[in-house]
Amino acid sequence: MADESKPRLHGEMLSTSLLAFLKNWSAYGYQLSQRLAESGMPQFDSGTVYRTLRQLEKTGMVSSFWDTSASGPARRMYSLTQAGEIFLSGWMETLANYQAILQRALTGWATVPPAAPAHEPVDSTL
Amino acid sequence: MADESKPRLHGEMLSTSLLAFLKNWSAYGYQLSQRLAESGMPQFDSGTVYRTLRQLEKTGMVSSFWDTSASGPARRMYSLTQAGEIFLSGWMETLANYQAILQRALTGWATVPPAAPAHEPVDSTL
DNA sequence: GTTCATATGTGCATACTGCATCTATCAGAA
DNA sequence: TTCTGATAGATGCAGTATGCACATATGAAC
Repeated sequence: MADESKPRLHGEMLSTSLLAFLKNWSAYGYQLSQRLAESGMPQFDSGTVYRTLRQLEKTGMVSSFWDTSASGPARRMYSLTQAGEIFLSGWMETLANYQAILQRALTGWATVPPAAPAHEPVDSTL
Repeated sequence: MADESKPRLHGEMLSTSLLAFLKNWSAYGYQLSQRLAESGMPQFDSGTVYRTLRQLEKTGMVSSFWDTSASGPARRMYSLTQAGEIFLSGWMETLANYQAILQRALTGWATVPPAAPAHEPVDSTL
């Protein structure tokens, strides 16, 4: 919470967006970075994007190779792995659950909330 | 990404959940911590919950006072401030936008994505 | 040969977080 | 009375994450 007035999304949003982009689209960091900027999400630093991609590779969510086929600087092409796909679908569940909790809290019970939770936790992590 | 196999949600999810819980429900940390545990979200460390609440207070999203009226240890009672409410509604927009982007990426365009973003970024930060 | 867009990265200072641990109050059991 | 357990809040530490600034390199256009 360095600055309370400027947008800043946390890593999970960045990494899951990257994974989602890679679902039907092998791409390299620069493309993904641009895609993020166009997507209507608050900006991420491109250095953070590159580091996050390397991190995702380290944890097996994506794989990459150096692409020197095109002209210009070499690109590191990323693809989603099966582990990445599995993680991503788990994340979508977690997200839906999270959103449901927020909705329930905002519109629901007047003062003291009811007891039973609606969903089980989803085991999903970066 | 300390451990890739265990659940761990980032701070924005924690802080926004806390804010949402406080929307119609003034509560203290211990209650909120329990509420989180019952909510079906992956567990947060209670120390992190307490620290996050203090942080939210520092940024003006919640206010608190020591409640010594009940028996037992004193409690720090938290309430949502107007700034917190405003932030929260902004966050809901950001969240919807984020989810839309994921959905579009997962179900959408075959290889190369279209150009126009669907939403403007929402200025929302913790 | 200088400049610009492309493409990827690192160093630093700061911030966040899980784990372990600490303090303290009070109820009820032994 | 003392002991235990639930309640209530907090901190120190080590590891990790992140924004900012900056570095490096290729190739096209001028």
